[in-house]
Amino acid sequence: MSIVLLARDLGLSISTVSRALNGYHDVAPATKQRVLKRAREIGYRPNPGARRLKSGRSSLVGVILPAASDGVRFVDSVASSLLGGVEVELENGGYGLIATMQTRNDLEREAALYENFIKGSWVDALLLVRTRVADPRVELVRKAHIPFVTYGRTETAEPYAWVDTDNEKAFYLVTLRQIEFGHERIALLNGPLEYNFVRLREKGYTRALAKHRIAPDRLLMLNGDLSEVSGYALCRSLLVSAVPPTAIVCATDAMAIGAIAACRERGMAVGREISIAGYGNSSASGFCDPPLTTIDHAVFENGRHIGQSLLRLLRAEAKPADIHYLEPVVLVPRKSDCQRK
Amino acid sequence: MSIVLLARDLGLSISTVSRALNGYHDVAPATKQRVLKRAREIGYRPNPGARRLKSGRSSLVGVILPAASDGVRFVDSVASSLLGGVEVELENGGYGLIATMQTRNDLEREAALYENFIKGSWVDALLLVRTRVADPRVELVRKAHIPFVTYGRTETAEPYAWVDTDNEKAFYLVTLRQIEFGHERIALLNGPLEYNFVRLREKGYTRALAKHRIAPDRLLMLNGDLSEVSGYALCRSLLVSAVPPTAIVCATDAMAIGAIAACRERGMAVGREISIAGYGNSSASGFCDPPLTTIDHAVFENGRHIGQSLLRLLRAEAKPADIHYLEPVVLVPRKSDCQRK
DNA sequence: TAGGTTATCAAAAACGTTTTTGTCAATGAA
DNA sequence: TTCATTGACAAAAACGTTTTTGATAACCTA
Repeated sequence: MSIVLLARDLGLSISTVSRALNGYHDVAPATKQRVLKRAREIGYRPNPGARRLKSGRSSLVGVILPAASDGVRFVDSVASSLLGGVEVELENGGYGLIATMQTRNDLEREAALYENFIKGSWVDALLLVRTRVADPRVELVRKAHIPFVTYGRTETAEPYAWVDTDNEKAFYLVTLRQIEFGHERIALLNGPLEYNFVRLREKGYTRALAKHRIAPDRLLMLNGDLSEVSGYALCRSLLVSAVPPTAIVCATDAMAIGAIAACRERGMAVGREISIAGYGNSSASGFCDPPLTTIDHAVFENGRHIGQSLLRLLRAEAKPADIHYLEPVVLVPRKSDCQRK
Repeated sequence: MSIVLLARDLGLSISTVSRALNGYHDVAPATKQRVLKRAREIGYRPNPGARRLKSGRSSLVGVILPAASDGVRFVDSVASSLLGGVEVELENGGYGLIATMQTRNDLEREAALYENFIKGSWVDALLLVRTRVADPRVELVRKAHIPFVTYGRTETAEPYAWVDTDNEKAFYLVTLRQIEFGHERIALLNGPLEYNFVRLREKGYTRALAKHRIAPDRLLMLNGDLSEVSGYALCRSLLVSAVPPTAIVCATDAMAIGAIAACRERGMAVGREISIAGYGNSSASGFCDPPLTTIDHAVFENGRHIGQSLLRLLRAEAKPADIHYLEPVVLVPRKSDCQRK
């Protein structure tokens, strides 16, 4: 019963105190200052539950962090930078960011989790990360009539607000670079096909090939789980094949590091005898041997865009259809890729 | 007004429905079943805000994820595995885990953030991660009379519930291994001194030296920010010094990878001419060149311990003083360290 | 001066739960 | 038969806010 205490202390009514605190205009400037001052002194904090209960607003944006494939890691460094950007922008707008975790990723439990989160009315808006090719969450959240922004696109009929990295361009660029190096047998070590960014990277890769009339070879397009282990295993299988690739582009720096290890194991000099490129410009990518040619995408910036978009949606300054932002990427040339021998 | 709708639908009073839902014993088994069934059909979910408002319980545990030193990354892979373990255990106990982010890490804002989080009564218990040597958060949270568990220890008068990895043992082991390899000039690339685990690692390092009557050399004990860049820079400065070390133990695998790059740059063969070890058994550590000797600590398991401890505290099955768990570590010998030349 | 505006504040209802306290009939013991 | 006990439900208060509706006095305007 905290606001009543504050009101009593001030000799004012609860309603006046509430209105003073919430910046209404029908309270005298002098009293408003008095209330604000006393509230600060007394350390008054409105109970968010009660506020939410009455007003329907919580000033909170939620995100459900999906479980990784191994069921252990919730947040990779990408999501973590992203959330940093989101948080920074939301804070400016007077909103907070809360996250909860998704332990398993079967569809029913996922749906239940989102339903709970929304119906529980914890948050005013939602951020959806790691979108799949056809992501059921988008429909689910739309039906709940709660503003949301996705990081990554998906296939859906209705318009929705999204922010994305230009995955296709990234792999167009990195593949093109290999072609310009004279490579023709270029392998793609990609992630799980269910994710939309995986499709887009594949698309960029094939578009680059097509531009130079190179027929895509299904045997050179492999899918793993984005980890070093996976990159190592897939690269190994490629190297022992009948006609091994002369260049390999990888969906993550981690995969590329695994691939480099596989090459080294077979005595192949990466960056001289075989060409390898990664994606993400991870902090490790500059320090492996050889330093990794990779793609830099401004994840933090992406997060800021998402934060701004959420604010615009929450303030009804924009409709979901208005919010489409594709973050450009830049290729970071280093020493792991090279002219075809 | 959801429970009243459900009650009306069933022809029962609100109170009976509520008591049926919450498993009280003064409701007939038949009616209880009827209520439960209908609630499921209708998709009824109690409003958490209202529940919290009335009962004072939210069935939620909170964690505030500290900003990284660069202000961008909130969650490293360690925290992320940890939260996985916590979540899994909490879920079994009927609790959820929510996280919010700390953008900046100045003390005042930190205190305000924690105050808000607690006073806002979002959560029934708290998890404190990345403890500092003398961590003001512990006192802060204790004063709020809310159960909490820390991941990592700190210096404080009163007993508190903690779960930690045996950092000291880890660095005792890894340093001892270098000594047994014949090294005497062993450098320590450590993290920021404010963190408790950094002190403990230093302690393990000096204890190993002391055991073999090697005087610790302050010039060989360097502190960075745990990143590859930092490892690279510090190692570089060591290598150009008058009497360079013959072995380097690093506070993270990332630092070790940076250090390896620095050695390579100067033409030194890591694992033959110079000995380097990391910490964390990161996914990359097995794939660098040479594969990194490192320390494996069961972060996920640690998370599970934390989850269990939180549940015991919440159920008043244990007092904070009863909860002290030190997770053992194991050394993973690989190829980056070697006999002294 | 009368009637309408405005500025400032207060009363009271609501939000959706949980919990305390009652009610009423059926049951049991004396 | 009578009175306490119990079993099953309901009424109503409370949690801490926000918001709608009122109230009062001071201020204009005609």
